[in-house]
Amino acid sequence: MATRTVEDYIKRIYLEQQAGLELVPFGRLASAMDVVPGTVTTMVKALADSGLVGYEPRQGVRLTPAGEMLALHVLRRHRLIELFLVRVLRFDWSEVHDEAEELEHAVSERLIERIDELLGRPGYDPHGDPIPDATGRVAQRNLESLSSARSSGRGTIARIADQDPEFLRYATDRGLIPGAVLTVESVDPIGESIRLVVGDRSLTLGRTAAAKILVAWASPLGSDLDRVDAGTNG
Amino acid sequence: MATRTVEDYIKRIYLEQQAGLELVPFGRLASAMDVVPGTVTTMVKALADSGLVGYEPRQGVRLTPAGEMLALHVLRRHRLIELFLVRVLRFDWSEVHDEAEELEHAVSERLIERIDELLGRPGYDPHGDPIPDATGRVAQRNLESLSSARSSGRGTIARIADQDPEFLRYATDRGLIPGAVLTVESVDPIGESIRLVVGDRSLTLGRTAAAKILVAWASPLGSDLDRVDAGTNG
DNA sequence: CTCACTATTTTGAACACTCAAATTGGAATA
DNA sequence: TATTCCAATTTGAGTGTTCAAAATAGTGAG
Ligand SMILES: [Mn+2]
Ligand SMILES: [Mn+2]
Ligand SMILES: [Mn+2]
Ligand SMILES: [Mn+2]
Repeated sequence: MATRTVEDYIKRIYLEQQAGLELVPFGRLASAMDVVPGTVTTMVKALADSGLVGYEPRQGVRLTPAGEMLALHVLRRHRLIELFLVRVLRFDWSEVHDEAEELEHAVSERLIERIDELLGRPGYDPHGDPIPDATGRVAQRNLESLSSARSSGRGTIARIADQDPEFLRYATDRGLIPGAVLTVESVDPIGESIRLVVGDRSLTLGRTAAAKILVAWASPLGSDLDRVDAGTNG
Repeated sequence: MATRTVEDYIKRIYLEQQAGLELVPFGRLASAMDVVPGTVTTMVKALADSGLVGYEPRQGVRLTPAGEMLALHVLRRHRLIELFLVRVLRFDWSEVHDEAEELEHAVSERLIERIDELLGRPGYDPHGDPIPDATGRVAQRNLESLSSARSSGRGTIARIADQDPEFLRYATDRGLIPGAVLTVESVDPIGESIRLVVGDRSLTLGRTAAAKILVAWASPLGSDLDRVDAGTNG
């Protein structure tokens, strides 16, 4: 059985790859895992020995198919737990991440199956992240970051790519939650801000905040000039 | 923060003391924790260093007040989780122990508080074990083991002192569950068996099986000649 | 009082994970 | 081309938990 540490490393590598890196640099992994670089070198070698990752010395790590399977299972547990905490235990979506970070390593396959069943086999967690099914399959969506909007338009918020409780509470206060319909009023590329309307509120977001809001546009719009590089959590 | 291992040792020592030992012998702890004796010697020293236990060399260990507090908190988590799994997730009471054994180390204080609230601040877990409150207070009951019955009589099953799924399923099949009313028909001290009626069923139990059934007698009856020495789990 | 037996302790080692600090490799720069 | 710089690696060490196997202490039997 993979230890808690191994599961967290593998999940992290998966999320970094998901965010666009083919090969995750050791330094990035070190800061994401909050350990010193030498620790990553050691761990990556151990992970490679157990067949979960491959790596190019001085270049970075990449998951093997076995590693990806493990990552998907951990992510499945994490996201189902988050949704369970929100739906059944009435936690706020801003405070479930840390709890899930622990529980994801403690729940049995049987318990996760019960939770999945009780929740009606949901496809997405409270933050809009897709929940892999028991075989590891994940729904693919073509979302665009609000920061990539080039002109005004209308869309639905599908995902918030940040787990920080403070940001999530800020988003909640402004109605920026998955499912909410939003209208881009204007974009200021030089000032790096975007004006929008959500419900009956009108607000302005800066580029990095906007980058965390993933939207499904009602009509084709926006460009893919800047990559969706936010969202490295579960 | 106490590690998972420390929490399990402390809980085990508490339960052994609860079962009548003032000073828990190292060998007993070793077999209960499924480690070799030398490991216990090492661990007990470490636990003593952190102020959770005291010990007499070659005699045994005993919890300090700090150790007892920790034990009660772990037991609280364990038992609330068991009840939650039964009530909310519809697990069978025979299969919740192992799951709780893991989760008890992963849940936050906040989550346990939610669960406690959701369940209506219950006093007992599915096996009839008392649930300590947030301050560590536990209900005290004067229960007697069915194996201590000396003559016929009537009582209510209050606790089943065994976590083995097989035994629990056996008990379920015969209606031997907490809350069930039972009548002792006859006791055979030589043959070490006891005949009883539960609901509309009549059955015979041997001494060790009967020792695991803890009863609150309807009328004063039975003796306390043999100690309640079963029941070393949570 | 001595022997044998058993429970406990000691010793030396391992595994998983981590750090601090010194070293090295490679890429970009001058 | 030689230098500089940063990322990655190596080395040596420490913590927590565990084992196998040898040594020891205390008990009870003879
Ligand atoms: Mn985690
Ligand atoms: Mn999430
Ligand atoms: Mn446990
Ligand atoms: Mn129980």
